[in-house]
Amino acid sequence: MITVDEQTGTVEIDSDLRAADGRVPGRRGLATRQKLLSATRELLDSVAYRDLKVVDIAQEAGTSPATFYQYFPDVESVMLALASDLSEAWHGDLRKLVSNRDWDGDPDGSAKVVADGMLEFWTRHKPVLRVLDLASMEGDLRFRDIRTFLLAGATSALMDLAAERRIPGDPMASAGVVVGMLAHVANHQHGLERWGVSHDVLVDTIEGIIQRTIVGLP
Amino acid sequence: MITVDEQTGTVEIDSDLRAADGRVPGRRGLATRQKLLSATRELLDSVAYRDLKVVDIAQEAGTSPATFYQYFPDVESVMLALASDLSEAWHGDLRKLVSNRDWDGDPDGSAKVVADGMLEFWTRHKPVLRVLDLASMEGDLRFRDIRTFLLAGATSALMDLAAERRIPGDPMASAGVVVGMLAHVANHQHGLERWGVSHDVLVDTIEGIIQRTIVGLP
DNA sequence: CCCCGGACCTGACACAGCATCAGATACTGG
DNA sequence: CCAGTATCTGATGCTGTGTCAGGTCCGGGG
Repeated sequence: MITVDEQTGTVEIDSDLRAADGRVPGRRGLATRQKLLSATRELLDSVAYRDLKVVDIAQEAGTSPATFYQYFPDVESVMLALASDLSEAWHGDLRKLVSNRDWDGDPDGSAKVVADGMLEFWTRHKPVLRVLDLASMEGDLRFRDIRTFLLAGATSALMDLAAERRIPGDPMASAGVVVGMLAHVANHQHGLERWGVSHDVLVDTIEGIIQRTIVGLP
Repeated sequence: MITVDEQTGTVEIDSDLRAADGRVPGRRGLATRQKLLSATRELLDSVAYRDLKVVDIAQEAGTSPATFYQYFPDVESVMLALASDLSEAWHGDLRKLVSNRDWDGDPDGSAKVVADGMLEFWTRHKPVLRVLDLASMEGDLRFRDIRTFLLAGATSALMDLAAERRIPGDPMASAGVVVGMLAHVANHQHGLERWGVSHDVLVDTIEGIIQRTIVGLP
């Protein structure tokens, strides 16, 4: 669980899990919890979030609904855990995807790697990320904070880059819009492909926008 | 209901509504149907899509669940109708937002009007649009077609513009990415505002991206 | 080895929301 | 005013939710 302190901006990670009855789960308990998480992720590939039922998750995990409630109060909480895990696991990598690049020597290549990497990340974790997005849009602060944390690394790295390079306009806004664009494009790739836009052309287009918005023209 | 013929690309609009028992609804029937649609839109402002129940919609509309099922088979179908209505109502206006502009005389102003107009549109209809987006991402073809139709006007207008102005890169990809960016930014405006990006700065940033991606630098 | 206590699981149950239908009610044209 | 049709809803069976008491599993001490 990730908690963000509104005042200080501190991000706290509370991994001190409890089962429904208050006890701390042991090895076996953690394993079933994990099975429930995996089952949920699995099901989300094929069933709409709205139709995701506790019964189905339990069955997919090879256990009973009652057991489900030992580890999560409802389906939404499983999503929260999945999103939170994803966020913790990738926050740093997404930052590095942007900052570990040679932006002066090879801006073209760097922009392309970022475009490709982000698309790849989003595509791989699409089922969880689209729920994270929906819940954020719906105003759920827990999901919104997780989303912010996930993107904070990449966004601030892009912001620093834009600021460094004295790009006209607000660096934060530019970085935020670019990250959002990447997220959106990844989610709706199929739609664009239907209009005859191939993956490669898409990456090139995004690369260009990153170039002009963050890096600046040569 | 909007149907898209995969072969010809034709879009057919079937407004020949039927109640559950097959009869064609009269004035009063259409009014209750409309009340159900409005109630759903209303509720969606405050409750998550996942938690939207038939009982609540019926109550909000001042009628009974049984009546609900006279007009819609389930909640998803109400969303389909709402999205479809929105799409029909705005498809043309969104196109005009882009094409009825003086891109040669006042590219700055035009880009700003487009950025502002799109943001305004998305913000006003956010509850319906975010469900439309989710369902599209989840692969539901009915929603995907509606989304495509809604954006087709604006996208193709932007594409024509990019092609006309001989912008390097694929015009379709550029237009698609720009429209996607607008949608995403509108949906996550709150998040950006939380990072200290005001509405005006956001519009300026988007304006810049439209300029550089579609219109070309002077 | 076995057996005991805590960790873990589940069958049973009460209740909420879904979906259907037969019958009641409300319009409308004549 | 009445007949006939359009519209609405109470009653009902069914699916999924959430809780609890009691059963099963397992590792460590005797």
